Amino acid sequence: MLDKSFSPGETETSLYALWEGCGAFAADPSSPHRPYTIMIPPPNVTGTLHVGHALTMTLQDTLIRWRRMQGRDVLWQPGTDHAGIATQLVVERMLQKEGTSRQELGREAFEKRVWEWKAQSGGGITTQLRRLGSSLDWPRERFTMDDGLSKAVREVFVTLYREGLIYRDRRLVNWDPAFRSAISDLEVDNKEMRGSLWYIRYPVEGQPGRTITVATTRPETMLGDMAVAVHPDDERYADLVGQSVILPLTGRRIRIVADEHSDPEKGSGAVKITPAHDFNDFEVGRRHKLDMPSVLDADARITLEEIEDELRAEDGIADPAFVRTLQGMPRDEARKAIVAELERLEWLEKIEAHTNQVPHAERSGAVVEPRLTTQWYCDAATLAAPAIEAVETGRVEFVPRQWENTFFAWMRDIQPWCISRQLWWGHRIPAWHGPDGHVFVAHDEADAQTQARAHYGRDEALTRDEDVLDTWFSSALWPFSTLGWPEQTPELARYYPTDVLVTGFDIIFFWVARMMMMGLHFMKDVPFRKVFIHGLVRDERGQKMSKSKGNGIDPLEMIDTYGADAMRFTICALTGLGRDVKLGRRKVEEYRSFTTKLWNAARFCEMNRVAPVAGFDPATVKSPLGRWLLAEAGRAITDATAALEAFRFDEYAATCYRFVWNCFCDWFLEFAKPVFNAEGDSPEATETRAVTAHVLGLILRLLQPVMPFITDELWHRFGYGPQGSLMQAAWPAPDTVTDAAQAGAEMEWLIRFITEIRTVRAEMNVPPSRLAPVLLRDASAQTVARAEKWSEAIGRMARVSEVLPLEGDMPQGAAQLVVDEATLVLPLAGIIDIAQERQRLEKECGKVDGEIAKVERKLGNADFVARAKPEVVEENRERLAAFRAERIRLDAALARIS
RNA sequence: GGGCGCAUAGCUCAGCGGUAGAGCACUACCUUGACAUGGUAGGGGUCACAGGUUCAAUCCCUGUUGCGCCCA
Repeated sequence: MLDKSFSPGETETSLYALWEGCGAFAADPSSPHRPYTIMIPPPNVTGTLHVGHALTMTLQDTLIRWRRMQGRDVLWQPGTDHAGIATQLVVERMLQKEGTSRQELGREAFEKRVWEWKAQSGGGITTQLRRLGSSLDWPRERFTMDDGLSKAVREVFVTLYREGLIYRDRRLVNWDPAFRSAISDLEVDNKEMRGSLWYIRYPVEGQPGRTITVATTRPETMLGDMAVAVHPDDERYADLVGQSVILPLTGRRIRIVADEHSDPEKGSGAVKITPAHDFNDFEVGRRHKLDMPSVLDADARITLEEIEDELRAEDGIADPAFVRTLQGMPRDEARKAIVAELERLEWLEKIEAHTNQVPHAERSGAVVEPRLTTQWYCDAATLAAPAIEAVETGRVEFVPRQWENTFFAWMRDIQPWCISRQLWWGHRIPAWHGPDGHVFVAHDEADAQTQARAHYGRDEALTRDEDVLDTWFSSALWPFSTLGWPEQTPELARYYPTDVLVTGFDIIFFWVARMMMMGLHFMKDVPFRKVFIHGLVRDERGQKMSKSKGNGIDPLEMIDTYGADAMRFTICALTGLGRDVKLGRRKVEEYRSFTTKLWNAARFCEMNRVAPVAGFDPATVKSPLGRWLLAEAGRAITDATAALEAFRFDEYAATCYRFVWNCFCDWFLEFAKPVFNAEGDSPEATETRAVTAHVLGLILRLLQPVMPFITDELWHRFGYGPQGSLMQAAWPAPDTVTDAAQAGAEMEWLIRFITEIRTVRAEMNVPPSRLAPVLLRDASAQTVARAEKWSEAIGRMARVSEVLPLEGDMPQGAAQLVVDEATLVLPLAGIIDIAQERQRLEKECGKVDGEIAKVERKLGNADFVARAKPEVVEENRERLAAFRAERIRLDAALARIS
C-alpha cells in the first residue's frame, strides 16, 4: 500500500544511486540505435549549483530522458571547466590564510596545490547535479585540464599558430589591474559613471599667451600625451595644426594633429592623445606614427620608467620634481595630484560634470586599464566566417530563431581574440622563447629544442612562455576534445556533431560561437545542429536574482523542501520560448501539489486493485469510458511529443498536467468508481481496471522525463517493471481506438450534463446535501438511455437522487436547464425561488440572444458568405441553428413557470 | 545612436485571422471512503494606443507610447 503522500527525500537519493550504479545513464557506442547527444555546458569547477544551472540542466535532462525512451543511444556528457581566474583566487585565498602566497610557493608547487584543492573540494557541483536527477553519463566525466583535453588544447594551439591564425601582437589590451592580467573584450562591462570633464590649457610653443584647451575624462594619463588632435574641418584650430604645444608637467613638446577622431561638438573640440592608454588614441597614434610610452604599470600605478629621461623643467609649466612624486601612485590619487598641480599652475580652465562609460572587469570589478602589452591573439575573424555560413545555410539552427541576429551581429564584427592570461592556473601556452626573443611554438619542450637547434644551428637555453590560455579557449574545444580528439575514437566518430546545445543567451559569444569556430576548423563540421537558447531565471517580480538583492532561490533547498520532481516540473512549466523564467518558492509549492495529485491518483488505483495486465490490447476495449480515455491519452501523447520536439517545455508540462488532473482524475476516475465498487469482477470491471492500469502506465512514461523520481517509484511499486526500468521504457505512442468519436460524444455529453446541473444548483444556492431528481423533458431515446446508464455517476457527481423522463405535468418550483435537445427539470420546491429562476432563465436568454445577433450579423453580410471559407460559413450556420434551438427551449421553460 | 524582445483577467503567462483561455489569487459552498497539497461553482478582459490590409484583426502591416535586454 502506498503511503498517504509521497516523500521525495527518502526516495530520491536511493533511486539515483540505483540508476547510477546500474549504468542506466551510459551511452553505448556499440549500440545499433541512432545516437542523441548533448554536451553539458561545463560548470565552473569552483561553482555550486545555482538556480540557473537547475534550469538548464533540467531542460537538458528532460530532453535526454525523453530521447532515451524513444530508443536513442543517448550521450549526455558531464564535466567541469578549470575556471582559470576563479580557481586561482580560491587557492590563493587559502594560501593567504596559511600566511603564504603563490609567489612564495613558486609556480610548480602552486599548481600542485590547485590539483590538491580540486581533488578535495573541487567539482562539488557534480554531486549537486545528481540531486537534481540529472542522468549524466558519469564515467565519461571530463575536466578541461585533463591530460586528453590538454593535449587537444596544445594540438589546436600549435596548428592554429602554424596556420597563422594565432600570433603575438603588441597592442592595447583590456588590462585588469586587480588580477594583473589581460582579459578579453567580452569580459569587460561598460558602466555609466558620473565623473568630470577636465578642461586643460596646453600652451602653444612659440606663441606666448596662446593656448589650446583639451577636454579629458582622464587627466592622470596626460603624462603619456603624445599629441593634441583637432578635427580637420574645425576652423577654430585650423592654423594650429602642425604647431606644437608644451605639455604641462612634463614639458614634452607634442604636435597638434588633424584627425577625424576628434569630435568638434564634444568638449572643446580638441583632445589629448595618449596612445598607450586609450583605444581610440592608440589608433590616432598609429595614424600619426606617434611614440607610445606607458605611464601606468600592471597595478595601474604611475610609472615614469618610459618618460623619465625626457622630463624637463619649464618655468610655470613643468617641474620634474613634481612629476617624480607621482611615481608608484595609484591612478585615482595621481589624478587628484595632477589636477591640483594644474590648478596651481593655472592650466586648469574648468571642470564640468560628465557621465561616461567606464569599462569594468566583469570578474574583479576593477576599472579596466587599457595597456600596451604583448599578448597572444587568435584570428577570430577568419575562424568566424565558416561559422557564420553554417548558420546562414541552416546547418546550425538557433531556437528561438531571433538569436541568430545576435550571433550574426557579433560574428560579423568580431575582434581579434586575446587568448593569453597572466595567470598560473590554466593551459600554459606551448611556446618557448630563445635568448634573442625568437618564439618556438611546439607540442612539447623537446620539439621546441629541435626547432631551436635548426634555427640557431646550436643548442640554446629556451624559456617557456609564462602565460596561460583563456579558459574559454579549452571550452571551445569541448564538443570534440571530450570525445577523445585528436585521437580518432569511436566516440568521436559516433557522437560528433552533437544534436543540440542547450544554454543561456549570455554565453552565445563566449562559448557557442567559439565552439562553432573551433569545431568547423578542426572537425570540418558543426559541433551541434541546434542551439536551444533559454531565458534567465528571475524572481517572481521579474527581477534578476542576485546575492546582493537576496532574492535568489537555492535549488537544493527547493529540492529538500518540495522534491526534485516538483522543482523540475516547475521549471518546465515556466519555460516558454524566448521568455525568462520567473521562479519563486510559491511556484514550486504550487506544482508540488501536482506531484501529490499524481501520487494520490495512483494510490486510488492501487486501492481499487488496478494493476498492469500483461498482453493488454487497447484495441479490444469495449466500454465508451475506456475508449474515450484512451483517445484522450492519445491526444496528450501526441501533444506532449510535439511540444518536446519544438522545445516547448511549458506546453509539454501543461499537456501532462491537464491530462492527469483535468481528465484522468477529475472525470475518468470519478466515472470509474461505480465500476470499481461493484460487487464481483464483471468483465466491465476487469476491462476498466486494465484500461486504468494501461493509462496510468502511459502517464508515468509521459512524465518520466520531467519527474523521474516519483514516476519510477510508482512504476515499480505497481509492477510495471523493476526499479529503474522506467527510464528505459518506450516513449508512448497513441493507441488505436475503435470508434473514438462515438465514445467521445457520449462522455462529453455526460460531462456537460453533470456540469450544467452543478452550475444551476450552485447558482440557485441548493445545498449539496439536498439531493434532487432530474426529470428529462423532450429527451431523445439515446439521452434517456445514457442518463440511465450513468445514473450512479450523475447522482454522486451532480447530487442527483434519480434521473427519469418527465411524465405528466411540470412540477411546481422547478429549475430548468437545456442540454442539447433535452430540457432538464430539477424539482426543488421550497429551495428555489421562482422569481430568481425566471431571472436566471432570462439571463440565459440574453446571452443566447447576444450570440444569435452576432452570428446573424455575420451571416447577413453578403461579403462574408461570398468570401469566407465555406467551412467557416457552414460552422456559423450550425452555431446559429443551435443557438436558436436553445433559445426556443429556454422560452418554453420560461413559459412553463409563468 | 543601432538591434532584439515584450505589452492579453489582480498576478504569471498561453493563444493567434472567424466562439478570449490556463494556473495562481479572489468569492461562495462542500471534511462524500485517492487527494483540504482536495472538490464544486462563480466574478473578473474596449487583448497598450492610433492608423492600415481584410468579408472578418487580440492575431498580419505601419506608426506611437511604455518596459526590458544586447551592442556601440
